[in-house]
Amino acid sequence: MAGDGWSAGDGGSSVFGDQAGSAALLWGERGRPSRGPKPALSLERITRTAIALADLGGLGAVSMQRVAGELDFTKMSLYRYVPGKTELVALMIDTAMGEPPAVAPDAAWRPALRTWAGELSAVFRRHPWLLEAAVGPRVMGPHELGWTECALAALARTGLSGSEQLDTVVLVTGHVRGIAQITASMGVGSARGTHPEQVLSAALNELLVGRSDRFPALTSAVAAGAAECGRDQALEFGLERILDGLESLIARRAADASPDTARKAGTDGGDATTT
Amino acid sequence: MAGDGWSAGDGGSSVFGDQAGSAALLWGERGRPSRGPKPALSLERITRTAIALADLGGLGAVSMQRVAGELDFTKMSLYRYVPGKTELVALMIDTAMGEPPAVAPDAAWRPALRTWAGELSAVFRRHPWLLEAAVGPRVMGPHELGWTECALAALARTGLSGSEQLDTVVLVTGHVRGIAQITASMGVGSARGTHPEQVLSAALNELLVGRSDRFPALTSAVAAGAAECGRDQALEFGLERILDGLESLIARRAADASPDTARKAGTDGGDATTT
DNA sequence: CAGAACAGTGTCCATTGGATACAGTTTTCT
DNA sequence: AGAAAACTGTATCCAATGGACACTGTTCTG
Repeated sequence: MAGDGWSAGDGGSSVFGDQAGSAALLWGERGRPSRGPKPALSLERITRTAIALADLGGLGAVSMQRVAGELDFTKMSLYRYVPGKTELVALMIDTAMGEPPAVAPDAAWRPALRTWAGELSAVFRRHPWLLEAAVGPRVMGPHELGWTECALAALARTGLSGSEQLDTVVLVTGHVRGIAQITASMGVGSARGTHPEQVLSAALNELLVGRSDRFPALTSAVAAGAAECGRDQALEFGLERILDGLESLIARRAADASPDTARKAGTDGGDATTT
Repeated sequence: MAGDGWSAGDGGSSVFGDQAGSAALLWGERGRPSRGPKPALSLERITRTAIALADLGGLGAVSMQRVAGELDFTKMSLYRYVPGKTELVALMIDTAMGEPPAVAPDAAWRPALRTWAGELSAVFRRHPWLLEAAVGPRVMGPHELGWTECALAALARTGLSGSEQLDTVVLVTGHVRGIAQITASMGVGSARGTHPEQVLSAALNELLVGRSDRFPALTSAVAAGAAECGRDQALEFGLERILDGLESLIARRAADASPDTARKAGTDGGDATTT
């Protein structure tokens, strides 16, 4: 009854209703009980194997049988370490995220946030299955929370309010994810290996041929943009726009706070947003 | 052999390798052959039923058996209309997206893009399963392409290049998706019904209790931001930042093109981005 | 040393997406 | 009219999935 080892320690009045198992695995102490035979497997080994499988064949290639087979064990033996596949995926996510990048505490917020976004993008490029795995309601693990912490630390001295800082992290994350989404979409298919944006243009062109009257703006945009396209151009473009918008807001805030030092925080204190 | 009805009409030299079936279903003419009994089902009915199931119980609640059972048919009868579940999901996506919002051709780009983002957000709120369904490589349907077209039309006269316009659409879409992601994450769980951001704060607080030394920036940001938080505040905040950044770029472009009319396109021609 | 706590396995089950073969219906061709 | 072809819906079968449960064997503690 109470010895399943997965239930949370407290009485259960947690906001994580069904996901207490994930929370316990992600955050709990995993002290091995000192009775019975030593486990031949480990959570780390299982998780790493599952991640390796997902890196190769996507999240669909991760099944209990395959993970167990890769380790020369039976499927059910995994359930001694993990209460279910959902929890295994949660572990995979947090392990694959890895340690957040170290930021110098005195670094300026803009380059810090830029490298943060770049590192996050690299993580998504290394583990494209994170895009399909980290959707829907789930419990954040220590690494995932660490990434958020890292970005918030960069924004601590910007004058933004707490919720604005959180919203900023959400904004940048959403952009990086969106780009990773498209990049992953182009990494498969018949034209694997060519420049990704060319594949996108090719796919769009194939759809647009004979339909340019229905999609005139798309047609002209694709035609005009097909010439110059680099790999991470979309990521850079969006990121610069976001950072520009943030800088404008931060400068405005600084100007409101102390008008005499308005030109110090940002390069420009203009009222760029006359909504 | 050649009469399966799902293969593309042409020889098959398409960039959609495995997804020719989706492309044919999404874009092809679905003229009914005039031999044999009339179909008792229709693609539209199947798709609508599947969407209704997904709206209620998520994408996981959509199985061929359930859809067929809902229609009082056998599972295999659906395969007369849809080559596989992948294609059914593709149809669900494009149907759920619906018609893009109509924009006046002479509307200013900023309000147009803002309402576009709001409508997109509403779609994601109506069909949260779109977030998990529309990941990974897939074929865009006419409605999805129509949404892109709609946004590009708003950006046509901004002076942005074709790829910049496309990158802008990707940027805004990524933000809206990111917000919808978080909103959907909070729509479930034990505290369903309360204000979503309060649930997020509660979950974060539960994780942060006793660990504020490990996540100082997060702790203070959550503490400072817990007071004032509205429903769509995160969406609005990020959107305004993006639009600010875009406005800055557009104004700079206009200034470069014709310095005398610099103050016309944007409110400010300052060099806000000294990368 | 005896029993409790533990690890790994074998077996079973419901459900999933899908292939295939078949019976019944409707239209077209001879 | 009659026959063959094309089409619809169904029944049956299959591999793979996540997971429950009972079981054997191992190891540490009282």
